[in-house]
Amino acid sequence: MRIKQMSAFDFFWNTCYSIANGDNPLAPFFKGEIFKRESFMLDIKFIADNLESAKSKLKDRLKGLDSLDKAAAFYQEKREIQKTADALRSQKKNFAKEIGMLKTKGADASSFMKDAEKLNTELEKIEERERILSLELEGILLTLPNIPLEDVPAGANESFNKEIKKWGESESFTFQVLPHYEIAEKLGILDFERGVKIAQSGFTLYHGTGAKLERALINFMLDTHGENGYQEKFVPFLVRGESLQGTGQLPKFKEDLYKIEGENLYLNPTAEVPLTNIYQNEILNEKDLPLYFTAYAPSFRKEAGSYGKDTRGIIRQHQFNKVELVEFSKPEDSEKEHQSMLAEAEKILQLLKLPYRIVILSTGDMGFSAAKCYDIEVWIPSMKTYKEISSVSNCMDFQARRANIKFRRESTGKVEYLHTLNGSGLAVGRTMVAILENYQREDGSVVIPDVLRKYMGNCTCL
RNA sequence: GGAGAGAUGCCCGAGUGGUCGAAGGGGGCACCCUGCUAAGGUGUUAUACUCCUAAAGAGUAUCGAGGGUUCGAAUCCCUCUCUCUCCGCCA
Repeated sequence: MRIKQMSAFDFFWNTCYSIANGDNPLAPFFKGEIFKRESFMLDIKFIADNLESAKSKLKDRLKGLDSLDKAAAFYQEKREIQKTADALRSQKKNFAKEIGMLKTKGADASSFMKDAEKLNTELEKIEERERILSLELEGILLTLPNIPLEDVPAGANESFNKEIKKWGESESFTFQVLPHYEIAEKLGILDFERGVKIAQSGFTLYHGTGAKLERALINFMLDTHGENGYQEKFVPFLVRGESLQGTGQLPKFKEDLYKIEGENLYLNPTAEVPLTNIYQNEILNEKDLPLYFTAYAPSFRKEAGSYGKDTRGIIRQHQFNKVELVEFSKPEDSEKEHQSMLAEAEKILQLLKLPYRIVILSTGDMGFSAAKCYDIEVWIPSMKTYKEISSVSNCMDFQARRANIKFRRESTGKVEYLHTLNGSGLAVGRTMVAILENYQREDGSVVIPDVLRKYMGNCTCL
């Protein structure tokens, strides 16, 4: 069901509010694009009513907690202002009606018109303040990360993450294991030099069976999720700013995004963005929930700030393939659904027989939009460590608020924000790394996992 | 890229300065009528914010968006965005 195209659908907040740039009191909040949206991100009512608890919940996720105080203060003032402004507007309407009636009768309305003018000058001042308060408030709220769920381990960084599960045995190799990039170069399937020549470092050219393996993995993942009830989608790879704001990448993480010059379009950093924004500004029927979607999309990230990390090989690339899982669920089901989405992502690794573990991320290590997040980490023999291959998040109503996605509950007839979940199922490039390394043999060949063979023309090894 | 048309509520569609949150129709919902069905009748039918303990209710805003003119704008002016059609180009 398509609802009316809302303001939010179309425009730059900052062009709408053409306050002169120079002396704009809101300058601090206008560094990035902010798109107008009727609703707020975190529930400002909740923050205002539970200021101290909100602060303690966000303390590992936010540098300056005073932004919460500010937001609460702006909100209080905004409410006061709105009361006065509404009263004045009401009066203004009455004047106009009165004048209209008098004029149609041909009577004199000049004294009313004077009163109305006087009222207007007063109202203008108040409305200016009202507008500033809304902007300031929205500016802050857009930069606040989601509030973690109770059972998320508290802590400022990844050292507080907790391993909750281990699956599979890593093979005990009787020879010197090679890192994936050496295996791949020997096999002639990954070409780093030419990737750089064509594009830049962080982009890799795949040859022959390597290219085919990548495609096999994508098809295998999509088919598996499809069989398990996830509807397959094929999505636009360019997304508009509003969509990125909806899922939480904007306005805060602009520097990690590739933007099309002169356009309000970005290369999508994850298929979560197009998938979740399918229902941007819509109200769904309760009976349609939950909805399970899966899509393949290349993901583009500048990886600003991660220079020097994982520089060799294809662990960290500016362009990588990913099969994504996204779900829209009723609020009361999202925690349960989170578990099953995690299981869905695990299934891929189990079918590929790749050893992995699951960690629950601490409050400080979670992504911006997540209220709770599990990372699945696959065993990388050459690094003798587990490496993230999937991140499965419950965003609760955080993205739904930002993207304005609701459903109508049948029992009450009321609209509510729904919950969104997303997970990688899985990162394809890293899956390739895991296969190359875990399935490598002493002679430099690589065994193809059983489940992939039918996608590879029944080849058994690379 | 060139030319043109358009954007109104769940859908269609009227409305060119005055009591319009918006006629009319369709659809949905509720009730009535009918032996059942069909037909018919009556009513209802958005979202957000604020006030209110809650319910009920009230106020305000919203006719693509922003700005302007005016006592008063869906209606007039400016800017922007989006959609559609034709031509050109192109997988």
